[in-house]
Amino acid sequence: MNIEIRFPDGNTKEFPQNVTPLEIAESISSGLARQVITAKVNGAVVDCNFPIRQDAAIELIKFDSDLGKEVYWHSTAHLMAQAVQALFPTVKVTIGPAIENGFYYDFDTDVPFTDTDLEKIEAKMKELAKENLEFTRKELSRNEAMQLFADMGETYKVEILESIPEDDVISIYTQGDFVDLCRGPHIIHTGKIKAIKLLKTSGAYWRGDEKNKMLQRIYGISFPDKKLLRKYLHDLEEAKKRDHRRIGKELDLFSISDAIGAGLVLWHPNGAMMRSIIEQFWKEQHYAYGYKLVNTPHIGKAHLWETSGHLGFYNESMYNPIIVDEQEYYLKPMNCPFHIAIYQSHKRSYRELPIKYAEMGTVYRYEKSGALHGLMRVRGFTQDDAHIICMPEQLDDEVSATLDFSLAMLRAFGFEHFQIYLSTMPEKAVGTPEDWDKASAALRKALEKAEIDYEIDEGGGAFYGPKIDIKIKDALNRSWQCSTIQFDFNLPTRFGMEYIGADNEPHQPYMIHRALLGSLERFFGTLIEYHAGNFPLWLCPVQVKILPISEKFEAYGKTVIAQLKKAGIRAEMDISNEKIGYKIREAEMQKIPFMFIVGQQEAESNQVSVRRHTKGTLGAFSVDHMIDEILSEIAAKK
RNA sequence: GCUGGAAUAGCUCAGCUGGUAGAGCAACUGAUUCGUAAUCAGUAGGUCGGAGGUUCGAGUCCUCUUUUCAGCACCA
Repeated sequence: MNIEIRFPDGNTKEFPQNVTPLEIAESISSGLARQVITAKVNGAVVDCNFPIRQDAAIELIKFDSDLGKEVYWHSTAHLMAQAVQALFPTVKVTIGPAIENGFYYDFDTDVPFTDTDLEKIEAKMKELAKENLEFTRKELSRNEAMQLFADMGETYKVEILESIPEDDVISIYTQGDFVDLCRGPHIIHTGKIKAIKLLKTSGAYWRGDEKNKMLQRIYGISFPDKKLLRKYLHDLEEAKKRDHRRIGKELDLFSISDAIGAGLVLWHPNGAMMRSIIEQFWKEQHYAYGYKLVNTPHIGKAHLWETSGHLGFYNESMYNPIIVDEQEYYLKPMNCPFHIAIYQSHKRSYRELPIKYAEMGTVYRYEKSGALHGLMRVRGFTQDDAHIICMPEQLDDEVSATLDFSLAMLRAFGFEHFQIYLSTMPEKAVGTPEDWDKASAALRKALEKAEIDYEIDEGGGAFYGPKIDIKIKDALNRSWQCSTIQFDFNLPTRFGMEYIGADNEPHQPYMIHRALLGSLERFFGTLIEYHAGNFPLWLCPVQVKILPISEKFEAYGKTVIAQLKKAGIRAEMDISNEKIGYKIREAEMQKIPFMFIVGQQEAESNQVSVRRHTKGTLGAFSVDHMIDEILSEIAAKK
């Protein structure tokens, strides 16, 4: 009996019943058969040797798709577990999923894996891969499975089994002598895994809970082609060159000194210049968007933080208090109570709302030592903070305007790719579920209106309200929170904020916290990695470097600098006793956008010989012409 | 905070199983005055992150500690 198989392009073809995706691939071409990893049959992902019983729509999946990679890497994780158990029989297996780039497997072992162990495991994996061990699926009853893994001493698998819902199908996959509880699907056999690299080991808590035992995790990656692995490793090396900590040092932008304290940033002149340009732009934009700038102190009395609830909720991440005149003062972890104090400095009319107070507020939070990371996670940082205090009926418009402002701000710095999250009510929260729904709806409406993709982070909101977060990835694909727009149910109540409405009665306003860049430190870090230090001209600390051919032309160089500076262009001259090639190399490595080479010819014709960073020589131009060019590029913020 | 690495000159790094610290670049000095990614020569620079300990002797071994890297957990 034949069945009809329908392909994604709409074509159909007859096959005998129980035909497998692999056989279908073979019927098309041997190349496809070699490449096929898994298949979707009527939308369900299955193994390649899955017998298709009736008419179905099929989609053959190769490594070049996300799904193909996932199955391929997940299978490699199984292979790794097999190798680990072959080498270390007492090690218990837990879970081993595919991740965005590769896979990991968590093992329970008393002796952590060393780098040498990793090499051995990798070698064993390659050996097992060559054996072309078939992945075979078997479905069995809960009790059978329990018995099987209990006999093997795989207690974690038993624990997982216990948490699988009643009516779920339980399946195991076997390759060689290795058995693993798994939903599947898998690749056809281990021989499909051609290139393997185990990348790193680390500790990881069982089920992601720090109260549980710490397991040993091994991360790895694999490819069906050695060339792909080489490319991956090369790209990884390239990405490391974009590391903001490395570029920060190379371009003399910032440092973090052991002598001063972990997580406390020193902005060097180059970095501080960029920061000042960012701040200036930020201020202009905020005035344009109807914000009022405020400034507030770095410390405040304990009572303030008791009222705000920070001492209750975040006590462990606040710095210890300073005692002044027998009063406790805390370094501020947030700016909100101060902004509220400004709001409450006199009675407010509904006619004043919305009020938007903005401040580059430097805050201090005691981050756990293991969390610190360059500029991305620090203990003292400046938030580009603002609080919007509005009437309930203004909420939708304000959230929407803030989201637009946020995206515009990030785009102004060249960012195009964001991950956007809407975080909803967590377990520990203030406010009623109805309030949460209402506020979440306002946030959602703004996202829909802006027509941008976002994900829901279920239960990821702050205790005081739902929020929209915009994250940016660093060079190594790690996400860092940038903008955040947070609704607050907590503070207006706690501080008893009010305004007098048109009805001449007091009402409680709504409050939104928002930061667009997030923290200046972190934003700077992502900016460095995003541009790999090749900043847009308007942000460059030094826009033009004058390179005299020899000391004899320094006098002419000075006249050029004077003209540039008069036009507001940041220019410096290299007066080192070096040859022009050396000066160019220095300027190139400093990633300075414009190099003006000046010698005999230029001095005589009142020109400069222009070289552009990474682009090379552009030719000789008059200084006036170059000033026009540079100013228009700066104005365009490109 | 947890697991596992690491810390040697301003920077990047070498220093075998314990025998008293080295290179390149940078800096400084001198020569050179040069045409698009490194001119030559010389000089100086380190209580080997810190504190204990073992040892005749510690950069090297042990303990504690600080910082840092990767990941986990956390992230108002």
